[in-house]
Amino acid sequence: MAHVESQPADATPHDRSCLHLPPEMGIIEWETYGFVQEGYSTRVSTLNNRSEHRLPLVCIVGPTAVGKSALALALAPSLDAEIISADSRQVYRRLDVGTAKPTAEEQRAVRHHLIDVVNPEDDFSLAEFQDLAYLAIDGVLRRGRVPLLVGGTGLYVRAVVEGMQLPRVAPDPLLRQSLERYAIQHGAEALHSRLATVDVQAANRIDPRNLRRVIRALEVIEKSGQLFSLGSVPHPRYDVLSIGLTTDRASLYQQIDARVDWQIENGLVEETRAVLAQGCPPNRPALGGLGYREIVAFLEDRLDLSTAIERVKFETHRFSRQQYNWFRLADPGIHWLTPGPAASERATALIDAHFHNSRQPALEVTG
RNA sequence: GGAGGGGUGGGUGAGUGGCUAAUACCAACAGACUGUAAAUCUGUCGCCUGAAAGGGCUUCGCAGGUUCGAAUCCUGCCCCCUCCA
Repeated sequence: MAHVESQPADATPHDRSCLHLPPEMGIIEWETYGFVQEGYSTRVSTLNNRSEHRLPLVCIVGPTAVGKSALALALAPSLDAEIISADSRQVYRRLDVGTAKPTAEEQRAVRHHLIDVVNPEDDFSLAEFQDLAYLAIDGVLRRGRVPLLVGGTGLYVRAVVEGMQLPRVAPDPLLRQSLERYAIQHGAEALHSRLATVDVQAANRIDPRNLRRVIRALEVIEKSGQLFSLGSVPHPRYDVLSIGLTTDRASLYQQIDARVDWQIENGLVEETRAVLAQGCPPNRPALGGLGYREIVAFLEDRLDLSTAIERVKFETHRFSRQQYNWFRLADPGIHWLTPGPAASERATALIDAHFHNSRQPALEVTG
């Protein structure tokens, strides 16, 4: 319910009558909404690691199809920035239209990172993302330019922004299988109590029914000999300015629908077919993404095209809502803007204020 | 006109006399999240009240009836579907 209708820049608590005005651009002051909620305190400032001793990083977050990429693209030239994508789908090669990947021209105009880094049939992981993102960001800084982390994958953004300490334990398919078998035979609870005997803290944090996570915890412990619950202390590396992009739900849904229609008209079906033809099994994470999975169902004759399309839209609506679990309107660490021409001005102002007020201008920092 | 089937909470759909404010699934809402994250998982979900345990009220097409007790049985009515004329 904590949903913000698009608001004019100067909306104040006394001036809520302007809700119906055309989506004016401007900053949404989270304080005006007064919906900092119970239980929220632990997450406050999640995306705001201010420190003048850290390297600068500008971050643009928000739900799908709000216009993050457009804003980043608009901002990049004047900022002298390069874009680091924090998108769990755009990392896959050949998944272009379905992931709304920046076009070739756009990528030529502004340098992008973490796009097209693995094949669709390959595995990809959070840790891999973090490594590559650190590498990319540090490279950008070394070039004396501004890193712009842009994306809607909350966990990925958080891994970089917060500096999560990820256990360096690669997945072990065999171990996973055997643990899974154990769970099937003895129940998920049994596996969970097995975890409890080795790592109580981890067991307390993970729901017994969430098999996948119970298994990962056991895997980490088994392979590294260390507790899973260790390493939960973050090591932030950057001085982050977070900008969020949001609109009212109706507009967002409209934008999503328009994007899906565009994707269909521009070869989503063909793209999916091609990726399948090139040997990527349909059950790979890459093809399990929104859009692709429905089109796969269509290609396998389990769905007709129009219901497939409808479902993509619907599921994407839902997904966009879930993204607000990671990027909260009430998070004072995020400066929320509504998309539009004025947004990039606001963003520039915010960035200037944040970094140029600190002792070291962003551009002077070298890695 | 005749024969049969059916109307259940936002949707689909269980339930055939008390254990039922009503299984399950979906949607909705809220939330968790450290190597699949566009994943995985959780909570709430008639109304009022309570911090909670709980309490109160109104629900299973409509109106009556049987019964200590009815979504469940009986009667009438309304509506929907299938089949035969």
